Amino acid sequence: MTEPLAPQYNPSAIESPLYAWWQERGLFDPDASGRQGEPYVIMMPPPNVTAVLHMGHGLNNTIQDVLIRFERMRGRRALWLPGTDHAGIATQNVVERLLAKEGLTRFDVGREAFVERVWTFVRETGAQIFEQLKAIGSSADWPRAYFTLDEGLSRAVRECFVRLYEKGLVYRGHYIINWCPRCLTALSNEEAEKEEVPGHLWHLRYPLAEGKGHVTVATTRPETMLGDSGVAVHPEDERYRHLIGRQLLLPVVDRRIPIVADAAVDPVFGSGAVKVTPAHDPADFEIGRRHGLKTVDVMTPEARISLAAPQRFQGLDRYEARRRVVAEFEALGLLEKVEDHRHAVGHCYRCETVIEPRLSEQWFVRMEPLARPALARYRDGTLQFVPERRGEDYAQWLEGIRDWCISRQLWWGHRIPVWYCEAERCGRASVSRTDLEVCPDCGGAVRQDDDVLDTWFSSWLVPFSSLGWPERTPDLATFYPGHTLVSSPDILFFWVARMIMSGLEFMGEVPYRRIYLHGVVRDTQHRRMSKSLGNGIDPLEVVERYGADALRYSLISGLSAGTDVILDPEELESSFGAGRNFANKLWNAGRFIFSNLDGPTRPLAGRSRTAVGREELTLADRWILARCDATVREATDAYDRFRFNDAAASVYRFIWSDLADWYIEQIKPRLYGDLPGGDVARAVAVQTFDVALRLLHPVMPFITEALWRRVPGRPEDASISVAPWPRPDSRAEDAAALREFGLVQELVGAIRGIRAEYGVQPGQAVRAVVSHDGGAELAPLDRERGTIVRLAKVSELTFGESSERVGGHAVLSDGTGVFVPLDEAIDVGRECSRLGGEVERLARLVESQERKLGNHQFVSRAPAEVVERERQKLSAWQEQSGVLLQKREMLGCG
RNA sequence: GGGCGAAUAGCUCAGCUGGUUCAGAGCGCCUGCCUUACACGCAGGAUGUCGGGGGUUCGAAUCCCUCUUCGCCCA
Repeated sequence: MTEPLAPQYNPSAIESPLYAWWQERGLFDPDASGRQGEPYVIMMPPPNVTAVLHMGHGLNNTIQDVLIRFERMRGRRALWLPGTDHAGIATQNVVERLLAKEGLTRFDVGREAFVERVWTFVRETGAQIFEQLKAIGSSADWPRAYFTLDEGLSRAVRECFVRLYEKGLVYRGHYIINWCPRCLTALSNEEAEKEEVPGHLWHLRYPLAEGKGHVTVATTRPETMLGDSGVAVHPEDERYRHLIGRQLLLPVVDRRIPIVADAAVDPVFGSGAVKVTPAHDPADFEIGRRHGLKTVDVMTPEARISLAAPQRFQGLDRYEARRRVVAEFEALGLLEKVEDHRHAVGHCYRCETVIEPRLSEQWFVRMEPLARPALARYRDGTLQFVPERRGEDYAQWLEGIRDWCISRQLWWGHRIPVWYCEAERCGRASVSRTDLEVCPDCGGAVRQDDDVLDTWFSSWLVPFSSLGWPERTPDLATFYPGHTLVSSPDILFFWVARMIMSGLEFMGEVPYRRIYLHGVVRDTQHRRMSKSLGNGIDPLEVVERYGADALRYSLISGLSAGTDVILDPEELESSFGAGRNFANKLWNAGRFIFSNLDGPTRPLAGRSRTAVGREELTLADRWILARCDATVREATDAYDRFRFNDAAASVYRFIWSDLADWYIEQIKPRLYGDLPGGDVARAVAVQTFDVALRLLHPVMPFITEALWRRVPGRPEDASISVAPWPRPDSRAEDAAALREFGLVQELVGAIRGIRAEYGVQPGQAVRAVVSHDGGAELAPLDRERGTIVRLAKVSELTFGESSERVGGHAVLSDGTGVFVPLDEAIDVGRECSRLGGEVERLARLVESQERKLGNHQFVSRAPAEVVERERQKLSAWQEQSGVLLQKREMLGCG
């Protein structure tokens, strides 16, 4: 690694060899035994086993990697545990689509062959996302990676099911669940995503069975009337009180149904009377149960009309049935009116098909007992959400928790560990940790439940199942509980909250305390990036074109806690160019520094005889060391507080503005031997560059490693990824250096400004005269005259008054005057108006400041140091203004 | 219907406990430069009624109320 560096940083040449080197060395694979520091654990949200990396993964994993690298460098035994999720519905869908290309369905091939087929698919294509995560630099512990269908994790699922069953927290029941007619399975409430859609409210008249009159009901799903078995009104509703107990004749179906009174009815909605369809609506189911109404299931699993409906509707799709029902009501003169109506409709979170509420027998988890402690750990401050407000979402969900439907009518997943006795007399259901061959009661043949468990029923266990639970492994002892969870808010309920519940239930402790919920990656129209919209950005394409570090930098710097990240898929350059430019800048700063070294540099501290003494440091050295120290503090604090964009900005500013723009420029004469002290400059440059690399490493791991390893004297096997995190150094703090070098910068800027204003050619040197009434602050400027002369292209820098008058004038913040004689080039009128503008600006400041300080309320009420600061501001402005007025006079401005 | 968030330069966004980061950064734009680390660069520059209105305060981009627009979550 000693060959000369290319003038342009080429990430693709460097990234994958470095990653391979990290992996060979096992730098990301902590030991459960041993005593290398306090553990720090992050559980990676397991991507679907068939997933392909998208920007959401990119963002999520970059954040985790930043954290894990930061803590690893701080000496923690950092475990970032990756895994893949078998993702029941999603994976099954993928393989079913493959089958469909061969004209087959899963039913054609049969369960066993189908599952084998999925396994083959998963083995072939699965976990490719791990390779993609490596490409973006993720420093996860790959040897420990798990798959939720691994034997150990499957055992954990069974253990969990059995334990909850034994506690009475798992039960089987006949309820209305969310049914996806396309996936042909039950879903949990969370998996039925509510989406507001425009619809209609149909007002239908149901005539009384005896006598005249009718009751009007309003519905958004008229087709369900085929399954109506009653109409309910509020018991207090005067409009209907006299009708309670009477019968209606359900039109179209010609079924007699009763009018019942139920307090659940909202008298204000619609007509105040609701049709009751117990087999197709959860609220109606409850009403029906309270009043003993029949359940008439009029739909097939595919959401077609079933044999329970009149023959002419049978087999119709639900929406066709809806049209027909409405048409018949209209024909009968029983359609009172149709209103536009927006309402939230559940959609399958995997295929977006509209959910059909359906009555069926499923397995459930009783959640309230699990939710209570999970809520308590939030209320007592154990759990800390970033951003904080997300905690309230968590709490609200737990407070309104509903039971969790965990059975899925799928073939891909953990089969429910329940065996039903086939003997007629017995029929017992046995829940077991081990597979059963015979009924434990009667010895009869048993049949395992056909269904599998919700995928989240395995992923809610991963904080401990991935570490070996229910075995008591060393990993489990060392790495549970973990520390931080990084996730997107859309799986807060699915996964994050449930992990907390399971952690408390099975391990007695929350799996992590800090929960960082980041935003969503969107396009410039603020639309979520998605394959179907075609507005996605492929992270690997970005890696290829800009480098992984540029991708990561862009994501991190565009991120503030909990807000979405907007990227432009049309203009990759505008999103990622800045990251690439920064990497290139860093590369070239390193290239410059290294090319000017001839070996290891002198240490800056310590007892070595070669150590650089304090007295050897120039103002610029002290300044950059002070800036470096300030950056260490800022960046460390920002990482600590999950303010990654601030951390990145802080290091960016230090590297680009301080180190590259000023310090490197300042030390050139020393490096080139034109001035003594080259060894000190080299030592300071290397030291501050080294610190900057380490501070940046969590965000840009590749380039920082590549450069850090080239520092002369570095052991061949040293890696920045385990280098110690920079510590604040109180000896480097130096307010005087910051102020004095700041003046040097201001002076250079002032002269450059005048040059640009009057179009002085870049090659043309100018004279400059600097004056200050007191004279005290001129000393540092004098000492840095070489710097000023070089950076502002000055031929002659003098201090004092000038006999000349015509030229460019400026004043520094401390009142130091600057004069650049430019007799030929200058336009006196223009200079007068330029200075006039400045004078006016200062006059406005002075005026408002005088008003502020003239206000007794301010002076007496504001803290003394604020008042003092304001006084100083005033006098500085007054002084600047005075200097400028003088200059105008000298120029003879009107 | 209930809850939450956002609105600051052309774009994407910082601005944390009201006062020295107070009006900022990056990108874009304009001018001039191939100045021996970097043109993915250097130097200089322009751009804002801090969404509208009201209030609290000596002082508001920042706190409170209200309205408007957009987004998210829950029923």
